Amino acid sequence: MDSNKKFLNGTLNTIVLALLRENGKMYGYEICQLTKEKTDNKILLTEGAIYPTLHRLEKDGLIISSKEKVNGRTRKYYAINQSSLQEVESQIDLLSQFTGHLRSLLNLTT
Amino acid sequence: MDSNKKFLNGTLNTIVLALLRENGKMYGYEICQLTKEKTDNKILLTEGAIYPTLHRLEKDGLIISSKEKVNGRTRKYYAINQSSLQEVESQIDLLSQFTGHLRSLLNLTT
DNA sequence: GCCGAATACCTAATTCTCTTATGTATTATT
DNA sequence: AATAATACATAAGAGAATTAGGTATTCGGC
Repeated sequence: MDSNKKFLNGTLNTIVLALLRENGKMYGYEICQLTKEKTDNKILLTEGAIYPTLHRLEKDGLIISSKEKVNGRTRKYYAINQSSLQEVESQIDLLSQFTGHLRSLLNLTT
Repeated sequence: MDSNKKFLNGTLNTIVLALLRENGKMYGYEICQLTKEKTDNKILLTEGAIYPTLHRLEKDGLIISSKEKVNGRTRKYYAINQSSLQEVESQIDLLSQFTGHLRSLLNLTT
């Protein structure tokens, strides 16, 4: 059914980077919701995956966090670390190439 | 560089199934070589990954093996288990959908 | 006013796949 | 004769996601 889960491994890092680059800044919960909506419930990011990923990317210096209180709830926003922008672009490009190669290797058209 | 490695996780199963479905029967080493050629050295399958994968798929009943001696070397050919064909098609279809969703989510065009 | 759903964060134990490193054996190339 | 290529295999370790749990606030229905 929603077994897209098993394909996610390895790509989550780059999904997050790509969404942040496109949307400026986002918080964890928002990333999950947006992904869910944009893929028609097909790619479901779990909180147990997204938060460790965000922490990892921040530790690696690729993104930067800032807390904001909105409607009494604390949101932790993340944005691309501009000094790592090149590295980020490069990683996104690699994923793009990978999916391209994969689709041609497997003659996928969908 | 060839960091496509980190994207492979989870998709290897399905890559193997798709190649076997398309090519009738193949052996492990051949799958590695073909993948390397078809992706211009971008997707490199290692033997430590491919052989356990083939064993797993056979254990799960999705593929069937048969040994052949060619030029003094033993090849272990694998082919899709026809009674599992539907399951195999379904898995390939899922990967196809996943990469499609991924590319649209990330606005990938390459 | 209460209660469940939604929002929003977090972490730990376990599972699973891949990497890295080895090992064996035969044939082709230089 | 030595090295590369072919062809299989497995084991230890790393790393990421799943599963499952926890906290806390706000919104919506009744």
